[in-house]
Amino acid sequence: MNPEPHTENLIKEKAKVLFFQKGFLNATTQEIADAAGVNRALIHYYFRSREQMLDLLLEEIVNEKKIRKRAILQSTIPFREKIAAYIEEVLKQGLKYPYLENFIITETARNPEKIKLLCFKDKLRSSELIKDQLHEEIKKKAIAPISPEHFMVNLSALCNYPLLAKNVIQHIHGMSDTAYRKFLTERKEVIFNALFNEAKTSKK
Amino acid sequence: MNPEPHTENLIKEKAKVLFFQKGFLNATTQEIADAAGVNRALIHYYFRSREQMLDLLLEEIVNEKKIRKRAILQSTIPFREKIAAYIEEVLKQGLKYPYLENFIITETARNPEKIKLLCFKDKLRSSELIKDQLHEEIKKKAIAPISPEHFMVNLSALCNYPLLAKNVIQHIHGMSDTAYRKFLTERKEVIFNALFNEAKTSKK
Amino acid sequence: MNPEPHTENLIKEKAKVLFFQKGFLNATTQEIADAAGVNRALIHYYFRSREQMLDLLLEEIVNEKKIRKRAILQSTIPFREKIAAYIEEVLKQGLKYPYLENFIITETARNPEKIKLLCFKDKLRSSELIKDQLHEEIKKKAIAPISPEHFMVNLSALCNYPLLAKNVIQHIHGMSDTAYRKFLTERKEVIFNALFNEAKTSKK
Amino acid sequence: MNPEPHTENLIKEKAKVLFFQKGFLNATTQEIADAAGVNRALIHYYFRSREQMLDLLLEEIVNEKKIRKRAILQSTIPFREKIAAYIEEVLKQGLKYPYLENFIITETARNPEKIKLLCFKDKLRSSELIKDQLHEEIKKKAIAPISPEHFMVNLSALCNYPLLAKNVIQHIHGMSDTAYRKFLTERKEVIFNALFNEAKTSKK
DNA sequence: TATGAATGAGTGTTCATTCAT
DNA sequence: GATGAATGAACACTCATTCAT
Repeated sequence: MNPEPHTENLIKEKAKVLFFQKGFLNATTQEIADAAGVNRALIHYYFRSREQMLDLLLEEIVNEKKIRKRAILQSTIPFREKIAAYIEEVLKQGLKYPYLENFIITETARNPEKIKLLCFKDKLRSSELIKDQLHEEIKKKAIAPISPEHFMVNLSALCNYPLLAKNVIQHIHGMSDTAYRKFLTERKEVIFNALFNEAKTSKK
Repeated sequence: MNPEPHTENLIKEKAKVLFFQKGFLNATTQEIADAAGVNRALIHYYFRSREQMLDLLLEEIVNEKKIRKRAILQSTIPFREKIAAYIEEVLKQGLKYPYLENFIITETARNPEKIKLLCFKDKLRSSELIKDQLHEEIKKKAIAPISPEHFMVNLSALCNYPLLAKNVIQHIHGMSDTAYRKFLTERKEVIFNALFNEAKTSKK
Repeated sequence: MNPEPHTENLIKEKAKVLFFQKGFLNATTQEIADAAGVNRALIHYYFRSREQMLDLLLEEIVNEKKIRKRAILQSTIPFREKIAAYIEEVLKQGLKYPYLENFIITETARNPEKIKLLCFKDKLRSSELIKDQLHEEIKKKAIAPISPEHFMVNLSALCNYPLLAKNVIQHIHGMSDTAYRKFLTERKEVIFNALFNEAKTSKK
Repeated sequence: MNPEPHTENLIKEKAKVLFFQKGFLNATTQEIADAAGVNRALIHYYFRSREQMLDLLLEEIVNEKKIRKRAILQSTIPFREKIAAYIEEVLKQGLKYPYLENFIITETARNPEKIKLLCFKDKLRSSELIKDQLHEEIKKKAIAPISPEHFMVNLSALCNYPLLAKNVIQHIHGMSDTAYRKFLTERKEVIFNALFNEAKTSKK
């Protein structure tokens, strides 16, 4: 009826919301079908099995995220602007599907081989992409010495952890929902400062 | 370790390993029983239900971790030494049960009210405990301006994320197991530098 | 009988036989499924749980029985004919599901509140329905003084007990199956006589 | 310690209460042990298995009841006095263990052969014991013609059913607990009248 | 494309029973 | 006698999956 596979996409979108946005890691095929307003058996009609659907969803999301992030890292803008843009992108993506990282961590704990499915065709590592520019900064003493791996892990950690640990952070620091949202908006600058050791100047 | 309730503790230890060390979030009562070499029904004999056992395990671990971390934050040593000790403690704990945070995140996604069980009796927040000393440092311009909440979240993120995302990091950056271990040993200094913006001097 | 929901009704009928005809009070979902020739999980597909199925079966049977019995008591025929018809109906129903009373007794022993489910919408008690006619008979000295409650309980007892206690009666009085059946056919008159104190005349 | 097997009897008494007085047909060994304040394993120490304990309890109770009832039927007092005494005895026994009949019915439905255990050594049936006296009464036209079997079944039904169906009767006829107790006290006379068709005279 | 019906494998849980002490 | 620990068998129930329509 619809030119594009309407129902198939509907199921995929609803499943993504349940899995990666609401964090219902064990969402049932029935729950997904209910969310999409379709019959449970349709999920198998389109995706063969729950697991294959999951793999497909993960691949789609991870790939889409990676493309955008890679585009930023491979652009020719100055390093600091590049990292700032990168932080913004990671935070934006993280806000859409905050539980994605959590999901991947859990999935790969049981099936370590699955990680290959998620990151295939990765000829260039992100740490490779920033290596030269980072070295340059370090040589200019514009940034403290750090390996590209540690730099990228710091970046990922500072961006993703606050999204992952939303409930824990809110509870521990007694934040309301609005306080948490405000907290997130401040993070872009906080993360940049933590990475570049120069909060004083960036404040003004 | 405890001489008396041998089997009960055995089950608890094996379950902790499965849940929080190996990250088998959905570990079956059968899997736990197998790991402990006992009958499945014994789990219910000692803990009534899988869920009650889980709650007990979480409470035990979270409490133990919290006590040690709090002791460090409440000690009277200078701020930087305190934070260095804190980082070391968090990393040490994280190495023992790397998936604990992941577990809590997933559990609280489905049952947001459960978070209260995990953090009960929390009169003093960690951010409160460092508030004054952090202010002092900022006033001395020894550290860039930052709120205690952001400071603590940065700290948690930089410590916990690399443990949580072990598989992802190893794969993305092409680290072998030994390379990953080496990477972790370097992090104490990396994290300290990221928090205190002074890598240059600390390197020499 | 119902053409459409074939399997659902099949399960219900087989379950009724097991529970109320054969007296297998603890009939397993597996036994019910076997009797119906279907998979055990289908019982949950149609009825959610064993208990909900049971409640449904009880409500159906009790309601159906009550409607027919009430129709007789509310009809305008003379009292003795009415009671005779009532006895016949109770015996007929009892023969179909002899263990129904036993089942209700056992169930309500554990869950006294369940009795409300079984007798809902009971605006008029059976004892109320015969009250006036019984009084009339007593005034005419056609029957010995007795309260409507005792009269109805006598009636229920004399009808139901021999069905309930089938095995006990057969064994105590050494009845074969055919002897027991013959015994039951005689009871309609025996009960009527016991209620109306006039065996002599009714015999001839 | 105790000259009589104190604990063994304690368990038996508590089990009888649960099974035959409270009607907990499926009472667990744990529930019985709890009621007796002893360890669950003791039940097997004394009785080998739950089923053997049950058989023992049933045999004890049934035998004790039978002996007393038989003594009355075999005494040489006039028929009507004999039956009056018998009714009184059955009601007294029924009040102590109202669910006994219910229990036997349910048990023998699953295991019809068990009934032999309960009534063994029954050389003389109760119907045989009253046969001659009943015939005499009928010949004297003091009672309507009835077979000894029907007479005894009527008697059992009228005595036992109101005890068995306590909850149902209370609910159907809207009786409070005190109203039910009053109802039971009236039954001795009601039953006698129903059996002997002569309420008018017995009332005055 | 879509669905209701049906199923097998597995999950937590209960319970009577056994055994060493 | 008495008990805590341990177990196997069974139970209701769930869930992904299949199939006929």
